Amino acid sequence: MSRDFLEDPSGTREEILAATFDTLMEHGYADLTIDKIGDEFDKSQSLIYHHYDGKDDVVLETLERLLEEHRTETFDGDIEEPREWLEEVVARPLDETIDEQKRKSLATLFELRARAIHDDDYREHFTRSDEVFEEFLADVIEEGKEQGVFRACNPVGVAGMVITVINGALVRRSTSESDDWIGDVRDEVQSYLEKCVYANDS
Amino acid sequence: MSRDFLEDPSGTREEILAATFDTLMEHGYADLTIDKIGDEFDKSQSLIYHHYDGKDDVVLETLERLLEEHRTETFDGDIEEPREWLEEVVARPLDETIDEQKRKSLATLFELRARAIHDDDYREHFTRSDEVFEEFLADVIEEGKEQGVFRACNPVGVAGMVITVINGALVRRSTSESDDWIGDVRDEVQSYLEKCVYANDS
DNA sequence: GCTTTGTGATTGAACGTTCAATCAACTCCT
DNA sequence: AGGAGTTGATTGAACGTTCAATCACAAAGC
Repeated sequence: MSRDFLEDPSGTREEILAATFDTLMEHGYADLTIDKIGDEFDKSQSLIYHHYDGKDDVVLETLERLLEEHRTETFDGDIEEPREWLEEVVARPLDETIDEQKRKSLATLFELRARAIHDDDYREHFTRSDEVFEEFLADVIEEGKEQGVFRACNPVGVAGMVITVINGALVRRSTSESDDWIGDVRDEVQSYLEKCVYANDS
Repeated sequence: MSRDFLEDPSGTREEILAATFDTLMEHGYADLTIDKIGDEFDKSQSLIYHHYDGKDDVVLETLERLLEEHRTETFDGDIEEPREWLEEVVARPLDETIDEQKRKSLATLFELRARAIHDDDYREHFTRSDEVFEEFLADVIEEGKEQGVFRACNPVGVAGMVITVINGALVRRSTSESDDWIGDVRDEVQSYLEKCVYANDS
């Protein structure tokens, strides 16, 4: 029940997951091997098979734990200020000053997402992951409407739009050299929110 | 110089590229092997090494040709009706009735994009690919402003926003089971365009 | 308290397979 | 005759996975 099992793994099973994510960040899924995972933690590589079914089982389990952790961290408790909360959720993936470690881990998540195209287990995970995110986002927007800080809008639509923009930004940040576009897009998202979501438009 | 070298490859080199893309659509990059490419066209697998340097050389060359073809097809000639053109560009990735073949090929493109995280050659390609797209998009928006059909806005920002949304939609469509969100997001994009880009708001 | 039995964690070596890449030989065209 | 295109076989390395064998330790029996 540690707060961040990747940085402070407790027990062998969590050590394996942490080593897996580290290896993933460094080498990517295409070059992920059991040997490399084994190198990343201080026990034998073959021990992995004692605790998990195999390579994809380990990766999937890592994703599952990450989702669970993310869920409890950012979706915890009631949202009192919907507008500020939404503002922050959108700002994070569009922040140029994000630290390298966080940037890499987001890229890794996106890379694993590509697996969902041909692997049903991954597809199922990310389908659920999006649903969890979208539902919570829609709830926050609903709350904002009730508070009167958001105008009449389709909460599910706005939630979907926000997720889509975040996903798109993550893709480009992870796979493109340039960062020039980020500021402009952030402004544009701001315009969208002000004109289509927030109540008091200027 | 065929119009669509994937559907009608001329010569062995193009046959290899077409077979490569077919194999990618069927098996994905992670399970792409020279043998499988060889199975997909009617000559020997080892012939690939005669024409190309290796696996990634073939894939990169395929991407390059695809980009070139896409560029000449959709960015050809002047745009007379910027609004209709933009409308269509945005609608395509958000169209549920798209045929399976096209859907798969977009997913494949996105999957290859994930390679850009850890492979500089892919990264360079997609950086350029985005730039090409963004520049042309910005030009169209500039043209719309001059024609008076678009309002005062930042062309580069709008272009970036549109690309971001398209990328995000592609990601989710390729890696999620559900399609429910598409309609809602399409409406939301429409709202954005009407309130932030098109001149005559209702 | 001491021995026996049992259990889960851990290891290093090994197996079988897959893969990218090479190579010598053959064909066809000119 | 000679070069470009093509082939099937082959090689060596890498990989996922299995397995027999230890090790630490706790519970059970006496």
